[in-house]
Amino acid sequence: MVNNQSLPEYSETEEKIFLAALVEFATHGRKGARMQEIAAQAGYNKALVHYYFRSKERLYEEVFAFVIRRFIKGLFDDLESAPDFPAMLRMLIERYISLLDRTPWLPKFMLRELWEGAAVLQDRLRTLFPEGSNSPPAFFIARMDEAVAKGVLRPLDPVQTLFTILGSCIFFFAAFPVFSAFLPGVDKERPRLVQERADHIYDIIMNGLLPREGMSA
Amino acid sequence: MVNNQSLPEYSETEEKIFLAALVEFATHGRKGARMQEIAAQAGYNKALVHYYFRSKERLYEEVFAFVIRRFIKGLFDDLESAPDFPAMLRMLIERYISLLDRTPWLPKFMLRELWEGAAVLQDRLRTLFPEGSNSPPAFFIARMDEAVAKGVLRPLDPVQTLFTILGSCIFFFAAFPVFSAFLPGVDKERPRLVQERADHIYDIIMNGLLPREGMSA
DNA sequence: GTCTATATCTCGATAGAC
DNA sequence: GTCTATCGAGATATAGAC
Repeated sequence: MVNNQSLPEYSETEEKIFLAALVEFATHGRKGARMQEIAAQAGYNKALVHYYFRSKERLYEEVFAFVIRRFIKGLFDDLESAPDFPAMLRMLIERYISLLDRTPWLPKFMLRELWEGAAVLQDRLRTLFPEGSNSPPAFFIARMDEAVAKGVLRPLDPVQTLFTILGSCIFFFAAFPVFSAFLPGVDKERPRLVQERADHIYDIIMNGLLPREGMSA
Repeated sequence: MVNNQSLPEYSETEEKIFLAALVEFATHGRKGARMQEIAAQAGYNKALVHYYFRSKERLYEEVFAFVIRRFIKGLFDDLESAPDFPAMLRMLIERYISLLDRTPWLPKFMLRELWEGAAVLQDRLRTLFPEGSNSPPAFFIARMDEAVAKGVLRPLDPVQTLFTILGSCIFFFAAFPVFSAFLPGVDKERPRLVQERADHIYDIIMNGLLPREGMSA
């Protein structure tokens, strides 16, 4: 469920607690999470959780810091290596879908935190990328601007496009269950839909971006 | 902030409490919401909230019933009147963007409810649309299948496409604040981005769906 | 380090004055 | 109808034994 590499340097006990906390916070949110449940899932008792992490608030902070690193890294890391815009787009989409498929609690975590205390999240991100100019989204936008200038792409707004791409990836994983209610039977198709999701997004977006013959701009 | 028409028949006081509850539940979820905070935002005290709505659970139920009506109605209502697929797509996107812009708490509320008690939400939706076949998403899918069969559109999976469209609309409103952290200055551009959002989505999606000359299928 | 027992606090809910 | 005061459940946090 959770890939342990890149966890902070923890003892085995600490790690068990940390992972249990991750699941509990993702499921029930900052306030809704219960220390009792975290302790039980880790195989210990409440007192020990406090022994290692002091307070619920501190524990949450640690978990959140980890999630944010994972999120950022998984999302945009190493995008510079793509030779051109289409390759970068392909890479971005494939990574994101794969990340979300492996860690479906990620968007819940981020969105929840965002809604409950956007200011905190914003501060953290600003700390990670002090110069807005070198942030991963800024990199995507610069690359797309370039491609548009060369005429490789139609002149669409890169910021809008980035929202469209990320939304296409995330929403599927965040909202799939509602659709099961609307569309009986779609449940069984989930594995196929997940598997084909990256191809679909790349296909529709790339075709949406490419110029058409016989059209100006 | 909240468009009052179609609210239940409330006294002024009840309405203030109801609206404060709406925001509080959207921000902090069913469990995370605090009666104290609802009372304060409405300009009263906890006791009065209980006087009118009996319990937190009942209050939530009322708010939830309202939100679900608003959501369903606002999202897909009257889509049948569109003469062809492009018109339907345009209608769907414009409505959704407009709805989200006016009621930014809507996606928060729905997604939270989804995460915290998917079964309940699914039951309610199934009650509203007992025949899966006549649900609004099913209608969209049938229309798109038709357009694909006629060769008006490329043969893309309608379910995937629907996720892509809805994600493109929702994600912007759900996640905008994170981007302010990544992209300093984008805050000030929000009004323009919102205003152009529907055009952008229609443009990129429709271009992604239309066949290209000189390509088979 | 890990446990049991308990103190402290937060929050939903009610009682009762006005 | 609206308020203050308070009760009681349930959760966080700590004390102290082992």
